[in-house]
Amino acid sequence: MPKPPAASPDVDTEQRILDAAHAVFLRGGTTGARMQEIADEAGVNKALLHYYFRSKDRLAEAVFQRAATRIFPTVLRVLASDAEIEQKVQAIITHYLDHLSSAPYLAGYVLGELNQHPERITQMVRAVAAAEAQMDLPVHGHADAPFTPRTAGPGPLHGRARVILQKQLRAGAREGTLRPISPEQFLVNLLSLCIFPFAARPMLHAVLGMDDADFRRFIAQRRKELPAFFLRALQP
Amino acid sequence: MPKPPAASPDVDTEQRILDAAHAVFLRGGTTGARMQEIADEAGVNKALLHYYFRSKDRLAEAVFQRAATRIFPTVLRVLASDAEIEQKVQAIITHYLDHLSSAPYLAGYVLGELNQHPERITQMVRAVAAAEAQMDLPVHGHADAPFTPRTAGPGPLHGRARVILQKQLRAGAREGTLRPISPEQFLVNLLSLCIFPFAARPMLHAVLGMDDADFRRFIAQRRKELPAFFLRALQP
DNA sequence: GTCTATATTGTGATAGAC
DNA sequence: GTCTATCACAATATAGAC
Repeated sequence: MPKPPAASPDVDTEQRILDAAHAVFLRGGTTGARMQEIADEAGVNKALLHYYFRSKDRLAEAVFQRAATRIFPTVLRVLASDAEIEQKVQAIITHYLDHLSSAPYLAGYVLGELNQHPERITQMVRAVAAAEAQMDLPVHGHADAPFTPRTAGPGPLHGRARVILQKQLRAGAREGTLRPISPEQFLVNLLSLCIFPFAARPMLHAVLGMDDADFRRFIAQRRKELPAFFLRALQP
Repeated sequence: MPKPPAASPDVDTEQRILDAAHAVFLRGGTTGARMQEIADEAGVNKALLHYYFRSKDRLAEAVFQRAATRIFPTVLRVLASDAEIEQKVQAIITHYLDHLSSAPYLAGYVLGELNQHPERITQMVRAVAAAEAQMDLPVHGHADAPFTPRTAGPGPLHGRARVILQKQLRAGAREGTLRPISPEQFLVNLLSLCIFPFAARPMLHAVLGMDDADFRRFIAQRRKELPAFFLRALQP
C-alpha cells in the first residue's frame, strides 16, 4: 500500500515530488540530500513529502528503484535479442553514450548508492529480475503487473540474456571469428567502457582538464571510435 | 598550521584518528559518516577528533587527499617512464588490479566524493599537480617539500606524462604498429577497464550474482586476459 | 490534499576538569 | 593530550487547522 490512503490520489503532485526527489538525490546522494531541498524543488511543503511517501528512506528507495530501472533493462533486451554480436555491441554503446549524456548524474548516483548502502543491492537484484521477467513476456501481460515471478536460474543475469550471450560467444570462438572470452569479462569490459567515463566525469575534469565542452566532444568522438575499438579486442 | 598547537605532537594518536577516519569515510562517504563512529574506530573520544582536526570538513579533506594520492600517482609515473607502450599497459593494469583488490572501497569512495562534492575537484587537481611535480624531481629534493610549483601546461595531465604518451601513440601510428588514438581516449579506456569493476563491485554482485569468491576469481582471470585484450584493440 | 507549527531526535562542536 | 558533560542547531517526522 504505497498509495495515498483514499480520495482522489493526486498523481500529479506525487509525480512532481518524485521528480524533485530524483533530481535532488541524484545530485547529492541519499544521505547528502535534505527533505527541505526536495520540497522546495517540488514547490510544495515538507509535510507533503511525508504524506505521499512515509519517510525519507522510502522516498529514497522509490528514487533508486526508478534510477536502477533506467540504467539497466535496455542492455538485457539487446543481449537477449537475436542480433549478431557486432550489432549488439554497437547498439549497447550507442544507447549508453546517448542515454547517460542526457542523464549526467545517473551513473555516479547508482554506483554511489550501491557502495554506501549495501541494502540497495538486494533492491537492484529485484529490479534486474523484474526487468528480465518482463522481457520474457513479449507484448501481452500489462507492464505494471506487480509480480511475474518468472526468473530461471540462481542469479539475476542467468536468464535469457546471459544464456544467449554465452552461446553466441562460444559459437564465435568455435568458428574462429571471436577470441574466447567469458560472458562476464565481455560484459564488464563493455559496461566499463560505456559507463565509467560518466561516473568518473569529475575525475576527468580534474585529471585531464576536461570542461563541459571538452567532455561533449570527447563523448562524440567516443561514439564513433568505441565500437571498432571493442570489436577489435574481440578478434582472434 | 594543521599541526596541534605545541607540546609533543602525539603523531601516533593523530595517525590513529586519520586511519580510523579513512576506514569510516571510505565505507560510507563523507556525509554518511558520523564523528562518533570514527572516534569509536580509533578508540578515542569524540572531542579528540576536533582537537587534532578542527572540524569534520577538515578531517574529510585530509582523508580525501590521502585517498586521491593513493589512486593516481603511479599511472603518471608509469606513463612518464621510457618503457614501451605494451609494457606500460601491462604495468598499469597489474598495478590497479592488485592495488584496488587490497583497497576495495577506494575507487567507489573517490568517485562518489567527486560526484557529490564538486569542491573536491579542485582538491584533486592540486593532488595530481603535486604528484606530477614531485615526479619531475628524480631523486633529490626530499619528498615532502610543500611546494615545487613546477607544472608546465594549463591542465593537470599536460605535464610530462601526457606529452610522452601522445608522442608514443603518434610514433606507433606513423610506424603502423598502432591504430591512431588520442591520449584521452587511450587513457579513459584503460582506466575504465581497470577501475570500473571495483567501483561497480556491488552492481556486479547484483547483476551477475558475483559473491566475494567469484569476484576474486574474476579479477584473477582479468589480470591474465586484460592486457592482451586492450593491446589487441590498439592494433591497426 | 495542503498548509503552519511543533515535537524529537541526531550530530557536530565547545567548555572545562584532570 | 585526553576525557566528561553539555550546547546549539539541523533535519526528520508528526499534529492538527484549513
